[in-house]
Amino acid sequence: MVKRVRGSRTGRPIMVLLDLLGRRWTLRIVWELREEAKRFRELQDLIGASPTIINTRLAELREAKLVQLDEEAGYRLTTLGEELLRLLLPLHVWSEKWAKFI
Amino acid sequence: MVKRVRGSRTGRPIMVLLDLLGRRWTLRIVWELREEAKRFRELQDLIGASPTIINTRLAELREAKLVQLDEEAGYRLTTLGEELLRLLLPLHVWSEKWAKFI
DNA sequence: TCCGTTACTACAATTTTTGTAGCAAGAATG
DNA sequence: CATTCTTGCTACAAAAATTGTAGTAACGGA
Repeated sequence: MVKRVRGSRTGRPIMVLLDLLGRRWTLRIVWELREEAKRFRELQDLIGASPTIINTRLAELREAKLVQLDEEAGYRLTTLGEELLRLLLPLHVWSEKWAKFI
Repeated sequence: MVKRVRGSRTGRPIMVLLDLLGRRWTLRIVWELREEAKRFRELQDLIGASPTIINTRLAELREAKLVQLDEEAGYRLTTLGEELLRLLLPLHVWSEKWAKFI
């Protein structure tokens, strides 16, 4: 069953996803977890957002089964999270091209 | 030259992009423009956000050369915007799979 | 002239985010 | 066995972003 998420009135998965990823720092957190697990404070330092909001976003990402807390290593992407990341990776190369235009 | 964007202190294009797309309604606006141009009010009705913020986001997307205003047809994706959209389209299918897990 | 459509703006109320400080638990260190 | 460090995380007031409603200004057609 799909969770009702803020700003997503239809419940259509793509809308739920766009709403989730469209919250401040969410995409960035997924991005920072792209290679290895990161501790809460590492994320904080890398991202530079307040602990309050990082914690809120991590909770949302955990509920969305995209991120999990591994006591040994820290926060890491789940299998689903890695799948999503794989879809987002092409943004990296494209952003370099895009940057030439702006 | 890459614009300095809120929350993006490095200026690295991927960070600028993630910051831009990570603002509320931005991904959603790009998504709604995926097929045809839309009028300001159409976007407002589809999305359900305040005109203030829709206008702000449209201005940002226009400055980022991802969206343009075509007087005849309304707001539409630029060539760059279409490229970005093509990278985002796989999210649609994936979100359906993801929805089964949440 | 009046009405509809267009893209927007004004602005107070509400919600979100920030920045700083600190808590509580467990492990390591003296 | 007391202290310090690291861990994830919370409290809370200040600041910033967003909302909701109303309205503006320009243009076209009747």
